[in-house]
Amino acid sequence: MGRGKIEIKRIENNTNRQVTFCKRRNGLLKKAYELSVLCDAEVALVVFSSRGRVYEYANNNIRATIDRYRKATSDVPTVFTTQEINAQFYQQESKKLRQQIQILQNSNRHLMGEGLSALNVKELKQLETRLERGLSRIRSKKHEMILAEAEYLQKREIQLEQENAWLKAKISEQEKLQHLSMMPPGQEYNEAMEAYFAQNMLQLNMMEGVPIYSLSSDKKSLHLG
Amino acid sequence: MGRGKIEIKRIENNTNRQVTFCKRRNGLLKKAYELSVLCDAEVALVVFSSRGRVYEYANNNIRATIDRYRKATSDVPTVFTTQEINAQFYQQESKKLRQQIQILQNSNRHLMGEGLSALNVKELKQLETRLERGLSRIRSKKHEMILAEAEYLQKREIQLEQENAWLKAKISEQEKLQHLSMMPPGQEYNEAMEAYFAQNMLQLNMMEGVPIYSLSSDKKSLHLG
DNA sequence: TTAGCTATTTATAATTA
DNA sequence: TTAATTATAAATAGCTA
Repeated sequence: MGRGKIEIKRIENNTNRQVTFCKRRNGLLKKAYELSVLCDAEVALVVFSSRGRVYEYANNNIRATIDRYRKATSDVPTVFTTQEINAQFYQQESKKLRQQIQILQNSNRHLMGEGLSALNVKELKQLETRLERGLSRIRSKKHEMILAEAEYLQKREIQLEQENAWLKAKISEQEKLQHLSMMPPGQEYNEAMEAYFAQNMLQLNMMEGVPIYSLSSDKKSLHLG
Repeated sequence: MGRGKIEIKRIENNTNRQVTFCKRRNGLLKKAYELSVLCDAEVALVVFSSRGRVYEYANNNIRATIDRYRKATSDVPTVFTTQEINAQFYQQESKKLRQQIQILQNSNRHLMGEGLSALNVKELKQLETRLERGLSRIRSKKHEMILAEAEYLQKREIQLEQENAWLKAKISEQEKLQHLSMMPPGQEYNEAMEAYFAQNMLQLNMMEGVPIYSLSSDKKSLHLG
């Protein structure tokens, strides 16, 4: 399976051997994994490269599998210790959990519209209905949140406007007082106001998905994406 | 690599799993062999079938390879027994797996439009997009399957009509022959035909989701749910 | 190097006998 | 059943960047 056919014998070119090792090692690990999942088999695989690096795959604990292999291939009948029973218990637990994960992952993939080949028309319809229901729930929730945000902003606006009015009143009062005593400080007031507005606009633009127009007049006019 | 694509998940059909195990096990052993020869690697492979049968491959002595593996990977001096290590491993594994299940369940619930309170508007939007994409994939798949079914039914209809015509011709021919020799057997023919049609309608009504009208004239006129 | 990219070969899923 | 036979998917050998 490649551009050309090769004989199964040691690849003499060093680089080539290295590259092929890497590719085929990955292929082998993948196939070991697939076998274990598809056929519910217990697999342990150990590979030493010619330079002595270790690579391994095991769907369960590799030592446990090796142990099982030892027992299976020795003709001495097995006596179980407490620890062994313990280990077996957790091993079974892990197995069950892994199966559950498989199921969940599948379900997830189906909900994302992947891996649908195994489903028939009826199942696809059920899936569709479920997704539609989910989608509508998500949309309601989103709208609800946006509305809540908008409501909050409305209140905040009113509050700020009032505060503003109050501050303006206070300042003009102060100005009056200052007019009576010294030079008018109007210039500074204007600069401060401009800086304040600039900052405000920046914050509003950063708000994700909330239209910044028409909040004050009518909630119903909001476009809720 | 086969007539169809398969998902990597436990094959539920028992026979199928058995057959696939046999094929893939051989494939895996072959690939292990090829890797060891081509790349001068030391390989040990142990496979337990779900029924507990052992299969193994090693280019060298498998126990020697396992021993080498033990030495290469044991940074912990062996204070613990293998079983203890196993128990510990699986305990940890269980914990991790349970966490993963939590995550998957969450994701699933979100996709079903449940447990959304923890999400913000942005996350809800992402979720919405994902669901929309999934939904459209599911719908295409469904439509594709329904179209295939319809196409099949069209062909089948034509085939049956032809068969029908042929049978009618044959029968009328027989009738002619019988007219010449004895009593006309028309009554029996009608009864047989009626029984046949009744059975056919039953089968058609049992077909889920496939409209049984307008198949012969124009595929595009189908209502695809 | 090392990581992609195809033209092929190989593996195998579905099907048939 | 199980063993062959395809049609198709997957792996990968030799390239290329």
